[in-house]
Amino acid sequence: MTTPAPDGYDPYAYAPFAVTVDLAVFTVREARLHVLLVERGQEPFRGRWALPGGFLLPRECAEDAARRELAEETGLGPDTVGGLHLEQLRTYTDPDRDPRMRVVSVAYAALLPDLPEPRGGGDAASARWWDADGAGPLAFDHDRILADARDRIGAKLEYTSLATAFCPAEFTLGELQQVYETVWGVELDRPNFRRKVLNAPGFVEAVEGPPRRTGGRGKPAALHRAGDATALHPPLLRPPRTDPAAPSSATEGHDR
Amino acid sequence: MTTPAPDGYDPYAYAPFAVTVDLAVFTVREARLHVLLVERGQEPFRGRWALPGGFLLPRECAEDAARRELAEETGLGPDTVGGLHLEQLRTYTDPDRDPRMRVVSVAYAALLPDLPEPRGGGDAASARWWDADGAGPLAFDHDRILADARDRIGAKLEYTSLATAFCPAEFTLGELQQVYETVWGVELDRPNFRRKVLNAPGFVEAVEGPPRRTGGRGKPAALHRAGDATALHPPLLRPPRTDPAAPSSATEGHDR
DNA sequence: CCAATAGTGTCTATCAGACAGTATCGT
DNA sequence: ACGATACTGTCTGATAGACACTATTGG
Repeated sequence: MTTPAPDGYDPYAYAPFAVTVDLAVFTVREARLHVLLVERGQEPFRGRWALPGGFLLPRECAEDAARRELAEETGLGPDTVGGLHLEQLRTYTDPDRDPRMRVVSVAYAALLPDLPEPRGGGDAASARWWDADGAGPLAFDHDRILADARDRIGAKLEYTSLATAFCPAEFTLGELQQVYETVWGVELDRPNFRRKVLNAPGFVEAVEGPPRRTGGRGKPAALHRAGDATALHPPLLRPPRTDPAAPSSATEGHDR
Repeated sequence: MTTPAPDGYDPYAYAPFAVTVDLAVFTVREARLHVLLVERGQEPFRGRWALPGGFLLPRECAEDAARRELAEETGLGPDTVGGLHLEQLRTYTDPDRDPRMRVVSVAYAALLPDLPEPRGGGDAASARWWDADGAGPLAFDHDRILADARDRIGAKLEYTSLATAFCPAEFTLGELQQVYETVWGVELDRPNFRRKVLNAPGFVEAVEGPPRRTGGRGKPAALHRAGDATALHPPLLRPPRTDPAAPSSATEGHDR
């Protein structure tokens, strides 16, 4: 047994690793789930698309690194990036996940309201929103990270108020429902959705001013903002898939 | 911005980190949640108790390292350790979490049926089960890791079949209920618990042979084993805390 | 007018909690 | 017999899905 003991190690007894963050940044755009990707300019995987990410600085925690990288890739201001929902997903440690060296990557998921295309100086030059279903094979193990991220987001919509992170500060219940329908890939009954959302304390609160906003033609909708609850009681359970062709898969063949 | 670019880095452009795993190993023993701790023999935190853990080997993924460390700390055979439930919790990256050097730690939770005290050669000499409520201040940020682990385990009991990992291969529904009651700190109605467990497809399956086992006096219970489901449909929701000392529902006087 | 979206009300099958009652063990 | 634990059945209030209906906008 040659493991360095947890106690009393010296700085040369451990194997050094590089540590990075990888970001699965999602938005809902035109009723489709989109993910932010960057095109790789170097080998390996030159020309392939990848999740944005980068190295931790010597005295930086992973979440700070994630926010910094996100700001660099999207061109968003630090105010926007500082306030958004960032959730640690899991850490990928396969020794061969990067062919060049030993890299351990902490994956984060971020949820944004629909935004204009990333305008970018610098790193952001090659950043683009992709339909999450159409994102081809990605570099490294990023297909797996992306799939894990989608699973996690879908699950968290059930029992947290996470969905509001996809919406602007003020939103209609129709927009919120659109988020659920898009992420879950199902259609929901509007009256029932409305009832469940309003019955979950602290999920949303009505915006007082009677100003309303229209999404085109039709009756304008009342505006809401996110409440202060993070957990949903009762949860908003995903309807059981009536889809007959789903053997409850590992890799979800999603298309439409 | 002076971040090394994600592409085209050379081996000297990144900061090296040490990477460890930390393990929150739980069991249910005498209706109390217990956690496995080891006593530290060196500074810092000499004499304090800590979660077991250790460094990743140069070509080892985190989960393998977790199993290896667990085997070393508990003296369990590789067969036992190889099959048990190990769940990655999250990764802790605060630059100051270890006063000596930069250490990033991937935390795992493991669930064991009640076992004899860890007998140990080597590292396991100082390992002990502690009541999870009575575990004093731990070394490093392990109090936080332990708290996060308890939260996660409690939440996962609701919508996964995780609870069976606390039970031996064959168990009674009373033992399973005991797991829920202990982790959640509540009492459950037995008939209703039974109905919900049996109604969740794949959660448990009855053991055919009519052999039964007794926990003392009283009617012997039918044995079950874990089914093949990992997710629970419908979930086994935790009863709302009737605890009057709850800060309660935010700001909402909630009706409609 | 019609199409489209927002919002309300209601009916009903199902489900969760509560709990009474029965069965089978050790002492 | 008795206490203790396992198991079954039932009653009732709450809930979720389905869906009919009204309201308010643009064209």
